[in-house]
This record gives sequence, structure tokens and C-alpha cells, in this order.
Amino acid sequence: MASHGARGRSGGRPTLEEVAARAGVGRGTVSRVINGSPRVSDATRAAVEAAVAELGYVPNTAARALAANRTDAIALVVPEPETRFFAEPYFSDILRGVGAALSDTEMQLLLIFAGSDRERQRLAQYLAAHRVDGVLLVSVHADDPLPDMLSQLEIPAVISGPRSAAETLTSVDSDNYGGARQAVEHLIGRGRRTIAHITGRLDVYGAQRRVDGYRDALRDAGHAVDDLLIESGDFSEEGGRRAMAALLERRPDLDAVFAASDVTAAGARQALREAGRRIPDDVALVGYDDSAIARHMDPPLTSVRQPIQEMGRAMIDLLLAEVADRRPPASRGLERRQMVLATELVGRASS
Amino acid sequence: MASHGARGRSGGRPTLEEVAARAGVGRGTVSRVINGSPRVSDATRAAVEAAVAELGYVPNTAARALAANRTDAIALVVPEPETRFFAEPYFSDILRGVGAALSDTEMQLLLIFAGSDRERQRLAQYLAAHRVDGVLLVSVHADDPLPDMLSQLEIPAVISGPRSAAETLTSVDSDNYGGARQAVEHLIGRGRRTIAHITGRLDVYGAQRRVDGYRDALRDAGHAVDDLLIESGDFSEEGGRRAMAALLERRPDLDAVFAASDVTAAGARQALREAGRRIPDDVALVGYDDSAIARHMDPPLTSVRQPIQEMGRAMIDLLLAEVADRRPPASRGLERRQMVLATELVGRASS
DNA sequence: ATCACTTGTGGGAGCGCTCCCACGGTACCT
DNA sequence: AGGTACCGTGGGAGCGCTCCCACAAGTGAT
Repeated sequence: MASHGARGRSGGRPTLEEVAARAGVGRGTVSRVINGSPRVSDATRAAVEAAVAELGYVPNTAARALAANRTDAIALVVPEPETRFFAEPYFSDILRGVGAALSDTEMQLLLIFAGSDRERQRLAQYLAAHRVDGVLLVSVHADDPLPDMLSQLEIPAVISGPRSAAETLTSVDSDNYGGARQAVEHLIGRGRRTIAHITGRLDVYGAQRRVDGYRDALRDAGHAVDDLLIESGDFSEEGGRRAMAALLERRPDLDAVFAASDVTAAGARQALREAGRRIPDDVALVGYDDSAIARHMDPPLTSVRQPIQEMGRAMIDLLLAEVADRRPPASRGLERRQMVLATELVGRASS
Repeated sequence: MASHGARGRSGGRPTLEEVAARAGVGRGTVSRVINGSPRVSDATRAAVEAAVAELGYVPNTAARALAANRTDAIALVVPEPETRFFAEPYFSDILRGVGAALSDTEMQLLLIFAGSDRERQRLAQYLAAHRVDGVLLVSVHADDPLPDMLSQLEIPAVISGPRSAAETLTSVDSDNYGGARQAVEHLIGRGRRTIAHITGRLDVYGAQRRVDGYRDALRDAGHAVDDLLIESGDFSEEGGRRAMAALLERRPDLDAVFAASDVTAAGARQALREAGRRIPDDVALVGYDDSAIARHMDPPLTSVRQPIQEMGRAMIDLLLAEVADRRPPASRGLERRQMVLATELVGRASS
């Protein structure tokens, strides 16, 4: 590395000061132009912009962060409690939505994994160091201490699925309740009478909401709700297989199954096959997520699509709003925002 | 935001100076302890560490970056030319390997999407601003100008699949040639005689190597290589379907197909179904990637697994080595490193 | 005793930016 | 005419750190 004194002269990147000299103005003025301040005359602005272009000036992020006490970066924190997180396209889709929304801004995206204890510790350091202006939280469990840590540090945060109806953080979610209703109403509309439900992990709020939607849809259609038709799974394939086997034993007369995820449905399909039931002739099957698995299953799986990309985008919008609101400490106490996006039923051959 | 003067005193995060005062030493000494310099006496080090712990000191990244002219961050750049990138678990797996390897270090990971033109431009700014110490490149096409830009800026970079045999960047790849051989040898071992190949996009070097492996495996086993048995696809499902249909027309006697990706194989399966061929009875099918699709296909697909997580880890190791090497300008001209990792055939019902 | 090193340490200077105060100029009121 | 307001502008101070020079104290050879 060149010595301190030598840099800036010999080939180094141009600084604000150099741009100022070139444009024949002061440092402050260049800073104002760079940051889009309105208090600059048009002539001056043009001169500065020309100098910037000639010199190929690019602001030094570190210097800016140091002086302004902000980072222009947000973190996507992945608690990654299980590999399921990666096994489903959910993550990639969120990421895609987040990336798209971010490309309209100057913000950069940090990806932080916080699965292991060591990673957890590192994350705590990150947050304590305020290395990011805000945090996106995905796939958080009910008992995770992360959200509280964030509130304590007063770091703006948005969570992708609320942990409960009383979520304190700003949250974005799809309409799990409505999605489940869509699935069940679809099955009813197809003339199915005995509709079972394999739940997700019930410590996930969204999974609970899907159960609620299942129940209410049945009730509103005048069907009785039989708890023997509800078996809990854990979003995994094996869980789906097991739950399906149990259901078949308890209610061999069932003619439809609504599974809380596509992976669960894949497991259910196996159990149905093993029991000699044909899909959809004997038993109709509906999944949730509309993942790649749904399209490639045999037969292709009817599934409830969540607008995951839009969710990613919404998370960014809400987070950036919070970050901006935070700057002037006056306008605190903004009402908690909970955004819920609609789902859509994608019909395929399995139902 | 608090005024400049007021910070540091009132509740703000502790600074190096405050730690120094607390420990009764100078600023430089604390810096040395923080950075693990050996030129500190044990007693002093202990005192400083105690002060750090008491105050909960965490270094300010921005200040460090500004003073030291490094960022302690690397970027994973995703050219994301097509949605295929997200449709396959490849990306997530790389990410997982990268994340795991990174959690052993102080480096942070930036995720940069460079699919659209606007994103491209933003990326160029990033790189020009030297906002990262190094770059990880995944899924780069042969004609992408990105790698050259990186060399020009002298930013250390590692690429996930070399663009050609003459790749100038340090690269990590799986053994595409060997993987293809494994697939074909497996089919030969199963008694198949007329083995077709649906290629990937041939502007991707790895796809070319798979063709080479296919040819050589046949030749070495004493089979003739018939170009009528090779049809090019593009890694997509639709491409696989189309290619399979063409192959069936040209060589209806074929009894096995090696597809350059699982998605391609899924397309091929459709075409085989439509033509009334049973898998594996009439035609054996082997894919590549061992993605989730392979496990969920009907019948489950034999596929070539790439150690993608290990690849992610290897990329980090190589990149960090380059970043470290770069610090003293003396030891330049390090030999180009090309790392190739072995693949593994995962046998399933389709062959 | 002198000199030459070495080791551990303190602190000045500087990284490139933002923030803000001060100042000259112009415009508009009384 | 003087006062007041505001606009556009320049530049000092400071963000928290690293780098490096200087120096005191110790060590060993001469």
C-alpha cells in the first residue's frame, strides 16, 4: 500500500477536494451537489457535475459512513434453523424481491447467516457495531431473541412472517388464513366432502393461521369440522408422509387433503401411493407455496401461491421508510405496520 | 441525530480512545491489541482486554475502513442472466458454502445482483468505489465483461465456473468432464447401448466439458459416437422437451439419455412420456446437479451430484488468500489457481 | 562506560467525507 | 437610505480509526 502522503496524487481515486478544485468551487458545494441538495445554483451544479464526470469521481463510502454515522446498507438475517430454509424456493424468491427493490436505491445488501452459535455471536457484534441501517428478518421462530435485541438497539427491522398476532415489529406476510380458505373452498367446489389437513409446525404463526382458514372454510360451507381430519406435520416430507399415514388410518374415507406446504404434500403423496389411493381420482391433494416441487410432482400439484417476490419488495419499502423516519428523532412512535399480501390458488391435476 | 460534539459522551458507543483511557494506555496500544499485534506485553494486553469487555467496545467499521483502506467485505456478484439461476438449488447451495466458510472470518458478505442494465451500472460504481476487498462471481457467461473489469481494477476475484480452458481468473469448478463420464459409464454398465445426450448451453464451458466426457466415455467403452445422438438444449425444461422430441425422431432406437441438467431431464421425461416410452424400462434417464427436482421426479432421477457447498467454501478460501496476498505488493504474480472438485453419481430409479 | 540494537509504548497526522457556521451578495421591505 | 431576510457558498472541525515516527527502557556486545 502506498504511504499516506503519496496517495491521492499518484493514480489514486479522486476525492471530493480534487473535484472541488477542478470545478473551481469549495468542498462543501461539491458535497451538496453529490447529495442532491437544492441549495446550489444551476451553473455551479453543472460545473461540479462536469468535474465529477471528467475525474470519474465516486464517493468513498467509508468516509461518508464515518462522517454521517450511517452505512447505507441493510442486512438480511437468516436464522436458518434448518436446511428446509434452503430446500424451498421461498428464500431465493424473497431474495429476488429484495434485490429488485434495492436496485432502485443506493442501499447495499448484506447477507448474514445466523444459524450456528458462533454465527449468532458474530451477528450480535454486527448489530452492536451498527454496521447496518436496518435489518430484514426471515424465517424467525417464535422464541427467537433476535427481534428483541433489535428493538433494544433501536435498529429498524422488518420481519417476514409475524411471530404472533401481537407482533411488535413491522411485518410482511402473505394471507395464510385466506390462502388456506382458498384451498379448502376449491376442494369443496370440486365436490370433495371429507377434507383432511396436514398442518405445518404449529409454533409458526402462519401454520396456525392456515389451520384457522381450513376450519372456517369448512364451517362456512356447512361442513362439520372433525379434529380426526387434522394431523400436525412439520413442513417436512417425512412429516407429511407420517401424517398422511395416520390420517388414512383414522379416516380411511377421506377424499381430499390440504397440506400446509408442497413438501408436506409430496410426503403425503407417497403415503397415498403406498396405500393404493390414486390422485386425484380417490383423493385430491392441494399444497402450499407453489414451489418448483409442485410443478414437477406427478401428478402436478394444485397449490397456493404466495407473492413472495412482492413480499421481498414490500419488506424493503417498509424498512427504508423506517430508516428514513428514524433520522429526525421527532417523528417517533409511528404506528406498527403489518402488511398482508393476497395469495392465489394455482390449479393443477392433483385436485 | 445528536450533534457531533455531544456524541461519544452521552450514551454513544465507546471509542478506541475511551478504551485507552480506561485501560490507562495509549490509543495505539489499544489498536495493537484489537488487531492482534504481537508487540504488546502480556500485562498490557490483559488490561486492554478487560477495558474492552467492561465498555462493550466494538470497533467502528467505517473508521477502520477509511483509515486502513480496506473494507473487510467481499461481494457475491450474481449476473443472474435468467431465472434459472434461482430455479435451481445451485445458488442456495453456493451461498450456504460461502456463508459457512465466511463465518470463520471477520469478513462480511455483500450480495449484488447484476441482472438488469441499471444493476450493472450500479455494480460498476461499487467496484470503482472499491467497496469490497474481493469478488465472488457465479454463473458468468463467456462474453461477460465483468471479469475483465475486475482485473483492470485489480480487485481479487474468484469465478465459480471458468469461462474457458484459458480462464485467467482463479476459478473453482466441479469436474464436469468426469461427471459426464460417470453418468455415461453408469448407463453402459446397466447394459444400455444407444445413449443420447442433451447438452446444456454450449456457450457455457461446463456444458462443453460434459459433451467431451460423454464422447470420451462412449469411445473408451468401444461404442461409436453418433452425432445424431447429441442434441443441444439450454438447461431449460422446454429445451429438454424439444431436444428429446428431436432425438426420438432421429434415433427412435435410443435406450438411454444423459441430460446436462435435472431440469433438462424433466423436460426430456415429458417428451418420453408423450411418445409412450417408459422410464427406465424403455429408456434410462440420467440428469445432472442432483437437485430437489431429481428426488421428486417420477420416477426419481439418477443424477450427478456436484459438491456445491464445498465449492462455495473453496471459493472463499481462494479469494481470501488472494486478498491477503495483495496486501504486500511484493508477492505478486501468484500462479493462477484452478480448482476442480470431484462429482458423484447418485443412482435412482430412472436408470 | 559507551554504543547499538530491540521491545513496548504514546500520540500526531491523516484517511475522505458531512455538518454547520460564517460570510458576501442580492432582494425586498419599511 | 437603512434594515432584514434569505440564498449560495467556502471551509473549519470532527467522525474513529490505522500507520508510523519518536522515545524510554532494557539488553548485550565492545
